[in-house]
Amino acid sequence: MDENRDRPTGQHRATIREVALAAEVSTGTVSRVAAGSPRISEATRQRVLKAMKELSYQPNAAARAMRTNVSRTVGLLIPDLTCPIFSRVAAGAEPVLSAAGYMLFTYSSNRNAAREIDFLNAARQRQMDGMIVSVSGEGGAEMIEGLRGVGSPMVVLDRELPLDTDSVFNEHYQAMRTAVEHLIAFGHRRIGLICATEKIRPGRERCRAYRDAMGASGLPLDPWLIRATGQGHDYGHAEAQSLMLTRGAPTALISAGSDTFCGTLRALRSLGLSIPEDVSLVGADDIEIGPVAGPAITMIERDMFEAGRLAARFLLDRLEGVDGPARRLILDSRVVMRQSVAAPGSGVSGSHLRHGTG
Amino acid sequence: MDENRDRPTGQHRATIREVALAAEVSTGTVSRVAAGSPRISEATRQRVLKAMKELSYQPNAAARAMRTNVSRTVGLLIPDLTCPIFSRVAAGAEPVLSAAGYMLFTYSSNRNAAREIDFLNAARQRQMDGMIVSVSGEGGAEMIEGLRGVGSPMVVLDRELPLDTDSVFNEHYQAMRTAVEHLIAFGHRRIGLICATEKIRPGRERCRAYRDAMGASGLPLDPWLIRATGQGHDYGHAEAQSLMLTRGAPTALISAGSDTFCGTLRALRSLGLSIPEDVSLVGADDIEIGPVAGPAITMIERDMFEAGRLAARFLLDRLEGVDGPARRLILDSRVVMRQSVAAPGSGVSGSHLRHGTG
DNA sequence: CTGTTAGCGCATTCAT
DNA sequence: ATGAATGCGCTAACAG
Repeated sequence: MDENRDRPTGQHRATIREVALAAEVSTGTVSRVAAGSPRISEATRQRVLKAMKELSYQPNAAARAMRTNVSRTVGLLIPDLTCPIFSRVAAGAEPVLSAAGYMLFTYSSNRNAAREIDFLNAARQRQMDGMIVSVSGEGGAEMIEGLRGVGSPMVVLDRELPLDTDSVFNEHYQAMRTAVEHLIAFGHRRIGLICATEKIRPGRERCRAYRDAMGASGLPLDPWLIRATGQGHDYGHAEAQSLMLTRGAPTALISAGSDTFCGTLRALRSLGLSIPEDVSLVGADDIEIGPVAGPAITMIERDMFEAGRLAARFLLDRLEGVDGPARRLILDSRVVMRQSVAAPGSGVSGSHLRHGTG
Repeated sequence: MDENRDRPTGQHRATIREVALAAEVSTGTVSRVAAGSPRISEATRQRVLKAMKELSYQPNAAARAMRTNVSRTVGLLIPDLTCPIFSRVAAGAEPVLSAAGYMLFTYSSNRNAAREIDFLNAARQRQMDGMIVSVSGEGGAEMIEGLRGVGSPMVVLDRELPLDTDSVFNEHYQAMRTAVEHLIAFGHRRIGLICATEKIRPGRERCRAYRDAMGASGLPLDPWLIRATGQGHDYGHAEAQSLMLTRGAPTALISAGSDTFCGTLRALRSLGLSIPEDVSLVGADDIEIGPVAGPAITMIERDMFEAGRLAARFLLDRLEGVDGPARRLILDSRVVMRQSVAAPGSGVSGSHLRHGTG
């Protein structure tokens, strides 16, 4: 129980040279032992190991990275850590990478393009061996340039970018068509859509599916009902409010995007609208909320843990030298039916007041 | 030509020497320009800047870190990225650190002590300048040793550890007392508690508050009603089921811990118990779910963004050389009343069937 | 103001 | 099987 605490902060870190000195060998030998080289006699190996332990030697990663150009580190860039969709990607990727001896460091840009570029530069500067990237936008020459400059293997998540990298996509089109057609089957003709901007793949796919589904059923397209400009809780709240507080309000709403959906749900509640009597609702992504909301919400769901796992596997392949053209993988989504969809007009017609015994 | 060395997919990265050559200056001058030194003539500065841009020069962080022992990097260790409580810490800390020129890298251990130690070692090896640490347990000599070994400033979140570091705590005791007393005021005498193990501060504080509140009201303590052994969705689900599926079932439940609460909520719903008629419920932490659940749930809430911000500020102080004894700060919690608490026995007595029109 | 020089800690090649 | 020597790219101390 001897506590060698010479200094309150900044204890001395043993270098390879000190270990060599203590073990009475050369630094080269220590290095070989640390690397697990077989060309070392058992005797000296033990001696070195002992010295390392006594000095609690930890190789300096910076020096090693500089010498070898390898850091056994992978970076994950996501727009928003607090959004379940993205945190699940991290949680899915981490065990895969960890098992292969890589540390995964996650960076959240808070949807700030400048910070995304900062991160890409930092990753390059810190010689991260690989990257999993979920950028918030698809535009921006500087962004593309930054991504091109990364120089190490990279996997892109659910974005269409002019890059020659492996990608993992989510299926959005079929799921959204199913959702819209489901509502139409219940008799809805005016369906509001709240989702991300068409400037990024998820928004683009979802809007396209919405339009196709409406068209296929011969229903008119009212552009006023399509809200595809933003994301987040407040966005979902504001758009839902705007849609529902009007004469021509839709009888059903699809709010796609995890925080967006949550905002929409709160807006409907605070307006005193009951689901599905006053308005039917289909949500997306926030799988924790769907089943416990009042009532349970029909949702478009996707397995983002799996997306993270697959992205990590793609990356590991490249890290281990697998060559070949860029791979693209599309991960399925599904619609989980619950109690938030019903025929239109089952509530007190023309009124936004909650009905029933409440 | 060993231009590309061992880099897997490496494009060539310009070094400071190449920039010096192109700008016809010495490497020292380039270094000074990069560092923004004022002792440089405008002419050469421009020349160097131009060369840097043309070669798209990015300083090698590993080399720089090795030379200076500074990486302008901060590590955040959390038990589980997908848990809103922790991801909010990251989201709160990041802007503060970012504004001060530090990059925040988040590592999620998935509540695995071995990975936590791995991270601490990695952080040390990679010369992270500081750490914000939320370890899953409070025990473990190896863990403590690992934390002691981090030689750089550190802020600990809501854990009592035998360390001399700044800490940010959450207030749990008062909030829990308020919650219990609230239930007692409604007439509840058998109140179930589901929370984290008493081996860590949050569980310890909450259990203590529960016992004190019950005792202060002269109510008997039934140890069977206290479930303090785990955490997570499944744990909250299982314990709620176990508690409610018995003759002596409690009339009210407090489920503290974000995923835990969510599991409890699902369990109650799947049992067909209606809240608050069959059982009153107080949740915690998952502020997204509380207001939109059916019915809206009374919750113990705390601002983890603020915890992250404060931890980051503490750390920045130390990074900027502020000296002095370890600081401890306790962040308030509050109980937000909603519709999930009522007098006991307002449901169909002796039955677990949902009542009402559904 | 700017060039020169000397390492930082490590992995590696070339000797032995 | 092991030691000696050589930079990796960069910053900082010291000269001019």
